Amino acid sequence: MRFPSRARNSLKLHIIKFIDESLVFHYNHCKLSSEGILLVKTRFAPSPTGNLHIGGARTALFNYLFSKHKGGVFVLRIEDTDTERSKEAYVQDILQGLSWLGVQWDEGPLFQKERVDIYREHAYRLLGEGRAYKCYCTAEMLEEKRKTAFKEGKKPTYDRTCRDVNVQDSGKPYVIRFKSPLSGEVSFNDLVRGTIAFRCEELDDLVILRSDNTPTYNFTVVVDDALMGITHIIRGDDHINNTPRQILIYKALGYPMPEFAHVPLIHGKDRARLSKRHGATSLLEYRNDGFLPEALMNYLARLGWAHGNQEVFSREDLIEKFDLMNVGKSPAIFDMDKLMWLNSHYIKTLSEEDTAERLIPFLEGLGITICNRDILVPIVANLKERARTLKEMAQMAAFFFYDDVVYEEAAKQKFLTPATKPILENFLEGFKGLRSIDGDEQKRLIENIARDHNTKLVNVVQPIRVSLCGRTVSPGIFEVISILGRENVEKRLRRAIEAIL
RNA sequence: GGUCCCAUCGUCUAGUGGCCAAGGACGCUGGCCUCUCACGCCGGAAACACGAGUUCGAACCUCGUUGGGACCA
Repeated sequence: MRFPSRARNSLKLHIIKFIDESLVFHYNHCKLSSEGILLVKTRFAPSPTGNLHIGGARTALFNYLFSKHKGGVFVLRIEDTDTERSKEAYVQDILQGLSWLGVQWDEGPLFQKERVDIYREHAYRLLGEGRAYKCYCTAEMLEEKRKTAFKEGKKPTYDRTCRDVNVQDSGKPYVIRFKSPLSGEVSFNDLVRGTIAFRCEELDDLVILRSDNTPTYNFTVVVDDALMGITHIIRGDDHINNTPRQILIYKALGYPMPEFAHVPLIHGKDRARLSKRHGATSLLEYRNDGFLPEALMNYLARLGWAHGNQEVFSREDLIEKFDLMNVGKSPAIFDMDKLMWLNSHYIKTLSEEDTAERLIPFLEGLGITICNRDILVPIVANLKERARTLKEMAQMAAFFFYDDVVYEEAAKQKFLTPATKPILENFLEGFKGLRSIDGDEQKRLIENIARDHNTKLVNVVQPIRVSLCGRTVSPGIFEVISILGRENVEKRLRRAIEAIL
């Protein structure tokens, strides 16, 4: 990324004030505001070893909202160094899921696989500076050590055998281990939890480069976050325990420390972290189930975050109001009912034209070919108060498009009977004579028939409803008649009358 | 097992020492509306995990207990 030289100069001034000069190069590719102040930069860094699920999506959303709230930059980085488990299909799922949700990244997607040389360079730099060392312990030796430690009731951490011995490089395979301080304390100020401290004794010398020359997780994150100029690391609290090691690596590398914010994980009904067991499936399944991205974003944002008593937030609202200060500390349980409610709310609120447009793929998914697009908007107008998802709406709307209505068995048994036949016949007859099928005329007709048969309105309406819709549940009968149109109504009524034995 | 984190209605949460005999929302539930189903409207049940301490006063601060979770192994 390029910046005007003036901005770059003011950046240097700014940086030099706080950090030593050797770091200036590091920020040359970072984004600055017009005052030369370092802009907030956040990232979402999923590994493509599974689909993007609710939990990941929320972490991404928080990062996105925070950076946008601060006028900053949001980066998407794919952590695909685990070549065994990473799959291209998952990458696609993540990208599509975020795009659908409306979480737009400014930079990326960046792939770690393409950056392995950088991690190696950094590992060897630490080695050269004496901040890391080669360890020749074999897997068997480590296993042995672990066992004896376990027997002696000690913690099964690496015993630092190779830390201070100067082994002649014999061409044997080795890993590079980070030299962790032997005593002291690492603490950081978590933006959602406050100060968190770890004793260094708890931290062992972690491997940063494996014997096959591949870097390890805790190392690559730090290198990437530092080089990409990430200022705020917002991630799940399952990473809290990794943070002290990463802080140590930042320090050893001489890179400026970002802020950390650990947000609680989303749990399933059993109060355990969301996983495959919970059907922690792809976000795209919510799309396929007829949820609106607006609703899901709104719901996800409110899971673990609140702004007073407000429940409904547009994206703009969220960007304006989101802050880490108001993120809760305890894990939230995913509640489908509330998502449903929000979704139905958005279906009611969205413009009918917009919803109609979004409904089309769901109708097509039911095998319906839409010949007459003009009836889509009126259909939506009548269904938007009844359907909670687009999928439901399509199912409710299907009968409008079928020439041959399929009667639900129970509905037919109850309402298409010899007893209701005269009612239907009367209605058909009267209906044919109607000057207009809109407005009050049809209502008057139905009321008259009810009076003639000395019965309640409902007893006239339900047989008609089943004749036209095939079931006992539908939008208002007058609306159904209007949408169907004269010809269809008559056709369906005749067919229903014939169906009565 | 070790380390770390967390704790307000069933669920999401408001609450940052007096405005809280705890508010909102989803869900549940009683009623109204009504051509079915919904929507909408009005009402209801429902929570500060427990125990000490600090304080004139604690959901809010401190400590402990219990419970849950995460990470590492």
